[in-house]
Amino acid sequence: MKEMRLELAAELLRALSHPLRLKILDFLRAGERCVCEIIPAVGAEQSVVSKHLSVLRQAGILEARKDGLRVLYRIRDPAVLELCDLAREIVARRLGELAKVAMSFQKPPEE
Amino acid sequence: MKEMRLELAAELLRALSHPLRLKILDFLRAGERCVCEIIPAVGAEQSVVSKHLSVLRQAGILEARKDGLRVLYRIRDPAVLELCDLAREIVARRLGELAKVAMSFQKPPEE
DNA sequence: TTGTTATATGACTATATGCTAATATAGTCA
DNA sequence: TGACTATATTAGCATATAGTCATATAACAA
Repeated sequence: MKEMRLELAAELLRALSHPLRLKILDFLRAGERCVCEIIPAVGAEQSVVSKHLSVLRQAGILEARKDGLRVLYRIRDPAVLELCDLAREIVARRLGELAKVAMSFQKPPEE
Repeated sequence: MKEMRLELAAELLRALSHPLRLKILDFLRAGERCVCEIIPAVGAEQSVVSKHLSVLRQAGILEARKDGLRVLYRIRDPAVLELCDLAREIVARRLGELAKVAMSFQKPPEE
């Protein structure tokens, strides 16, 4: 059903809608990384990172693999990175427009 | 700052992460529409639709314009539609893979 | 076995979300 | 003005989320 697809798409977006999770995904852009690398890279508490990784894994965005004591995570579908990038482009463009408006107040257009 | 951008991107994604909101955006794909058209199109309570519209407006995704008694909404940046479409492609691909796996259980590959 | 390290999980608290039902606002018409 | 219509807002409730801190698990080493 179509409703089902919308639900799933919404869940995917929900899983992506946290700055730390976006940061984690950005770090994993370069490939598989272990939790002990992710923690310093994103600068958050171990339990916090672990929980966000679990959210991303349950959403099917990340895949985990054990290697001895470590756990390595990787992005399952690179298209989610496109999605993140698109979100960032949108807000960047928005900020650009905002800056233009702000400038026009600073130095009003002569006319 | 970069942190700020991540926050904003996360907020954007958060605003998109609800099936009804995705449905509203899909309906607005065709252009500006009034609330009285959106309500039957998405099949939800008036107050519910109004609240979701308010979420989308506050997130800067929609813009509202009054016309007499009616309020017309439109999508500010069409790129958000690309974003929604990408999310749906991702889940569609995922469902496709799942179906393949399910099939392989039904009729295991001879080998 | 004991100790140590890496990661995950659980209890708790605070805050946010979403729904329903009722009410408020604002524009229009008679 | 008063009645009517379209939309927004509010209150109340249930549930979800995110953070902190403590503890559990699992793999390894001695």
